[in-house]
Amino acid sequence: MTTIDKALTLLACFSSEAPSRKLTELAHESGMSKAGVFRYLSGLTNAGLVEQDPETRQYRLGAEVIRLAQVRDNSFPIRKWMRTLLAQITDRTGETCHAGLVSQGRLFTYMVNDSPKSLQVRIDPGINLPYHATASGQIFLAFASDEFVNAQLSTNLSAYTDTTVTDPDRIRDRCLTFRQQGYSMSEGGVETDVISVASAFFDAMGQPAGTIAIQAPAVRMPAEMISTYGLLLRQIAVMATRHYGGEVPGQFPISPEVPISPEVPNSPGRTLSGNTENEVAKC
Amino acid sequence: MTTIDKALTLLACFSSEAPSRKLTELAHESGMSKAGVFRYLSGLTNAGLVEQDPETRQYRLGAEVIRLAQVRDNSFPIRKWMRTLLAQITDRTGETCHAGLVSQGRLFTYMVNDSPKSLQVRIDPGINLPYHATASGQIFLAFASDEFVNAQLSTNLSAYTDTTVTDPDRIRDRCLTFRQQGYSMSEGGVETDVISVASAFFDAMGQPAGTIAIQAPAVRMPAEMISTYGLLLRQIAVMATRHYGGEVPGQFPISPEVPISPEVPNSPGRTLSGNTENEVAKC
DNA sequence: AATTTTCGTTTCAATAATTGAAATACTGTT
DNA sequence: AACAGTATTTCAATTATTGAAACGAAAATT
Repeated sequence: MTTIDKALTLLACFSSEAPSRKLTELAHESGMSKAGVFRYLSGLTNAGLVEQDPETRQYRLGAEVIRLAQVRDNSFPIRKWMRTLLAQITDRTGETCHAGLVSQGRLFTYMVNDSPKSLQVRIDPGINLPYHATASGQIFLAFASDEFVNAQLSTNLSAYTDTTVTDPDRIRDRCLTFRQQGYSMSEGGVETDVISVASAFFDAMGQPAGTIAIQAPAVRMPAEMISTYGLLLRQIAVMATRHYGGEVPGQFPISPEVPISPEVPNSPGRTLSGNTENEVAKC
Repeated sequence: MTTIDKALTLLACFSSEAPSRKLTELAHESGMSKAGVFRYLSGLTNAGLVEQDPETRQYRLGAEVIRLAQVRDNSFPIRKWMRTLLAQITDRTGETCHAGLVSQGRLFTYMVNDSPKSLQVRIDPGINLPYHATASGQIFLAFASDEFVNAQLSTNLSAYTDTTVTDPDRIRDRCLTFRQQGYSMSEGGVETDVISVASAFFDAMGQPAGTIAIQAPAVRMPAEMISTYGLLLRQIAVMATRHYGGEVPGQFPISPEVPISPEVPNSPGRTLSGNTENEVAKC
């Protein structure tokens, strides 16, 4: 393992769940010496990737990462078309939806589009989506390589609710079904009374690159709606794959004939709260 | 210079102007050996910060940078309040505005809010703002440290138009005025027939952290409007400093008594084009 | 179609950097 | 004032980094 690898390992320690970390904490988590971690963080700080809170002396990600993200987005503009796809989903379903992206083996919420309804599922961009407990994670596993699936399912699968499926074999079974369907479903995997439906989009090598999902209160999700939404997401995901410049794998069921979301009940019923700001800042 | 510094130097080579680079190019630009650059890029690729286009074999920033940016934004949420501030500016002036952020000595457009008018100035997020040729850059210099100013003004100051001020001494003079005013103005610095007005916000140490600017066609910017907009931006910038957790330096003229944007002519005149999507995706 | 040029990747021994334990400085607390 | 927890710095042993040159592959040119 090179010095660079070790230094950059530290970056992966920062997540939305733990956005600022103490040096000792990082040393312990990464299994490296305090002195080493200090030197690495200094290097990262020089590059602006990390900065230290002058008061608490805790380390957090620096401003350079947002510059880099803008650059990345200008050269590989996912944001642009994803916004449109998510808007379509919320328009047609009236529910909160999100796009997940995978990076370094971790799936995280990339973009969120809130439901206009007052009873809605709250989710923020940039948070981690556990593979075993979310619809997004499971549809991802359904199309991921065996070794990836094994790696994920051999970690500690925490039970977020008492309905979270934590048995690896059961998860494998579910993924098999999801692969045939082209979409997944999770009920109360992370939070009770929330049902989530998801599909996946793929990269140029046919590997899953990200997910698109709907999350709604369980009371608004009878069985027939789940399959309706699933088919919708499956189609939107195919569009996402195209935009991404990817290749839908053979196993993925494509059915272009199916009309997109035929007669979804519960017309959007938009709130007008968003209208005070009709300008959308680009960033 | 440590290995990490050298590796991370490469990240700074990626910009919106040159989002994907060839290895040899990077080696030449950074002055490092091809072999070294290759190894560094491999390390960065392992961490997901960089990825290689399988076809062109060119390197570009990877998906991990956008995850990191989301995390950064969750721990230090500039985006949230900046969106509101920019919206206020566009609401009151009807003009395109943007926020610039500094990272690693480079000022870049962080967020852009487009004018609803049909004749508008186009600017994208994530592009570099040259210090000598933009209103944002000059107000930044006006409050930056002497050594920073000297460093910037001793580089090659390219003339983007025939009205770009490239004489260091003249720029210093202008910055002096801008510091007293609390806002800057640039006419045709980067593009002809565009006038830009800007103010700056500050970090906890009273150092300039970023800028807030309006850009408009010169025909819509008579002299009195420039000062009106300047005062507006100055006030918005003070609010930005507060949100940022910063400290306005003593030299900065604060005048809370001045009514915000008293009677701006040209009522916004919003286009309705944005209304088809009234949901704003969070990202 | 053959040749040349360019570019990315690998190799290898000399070299210069990294390494972690321990000492020190710093901050806030009992 | 002593303590506890944390962030830095130091230093000699060690280990990884280094760049020139060779290699292979793909474009560009003839």
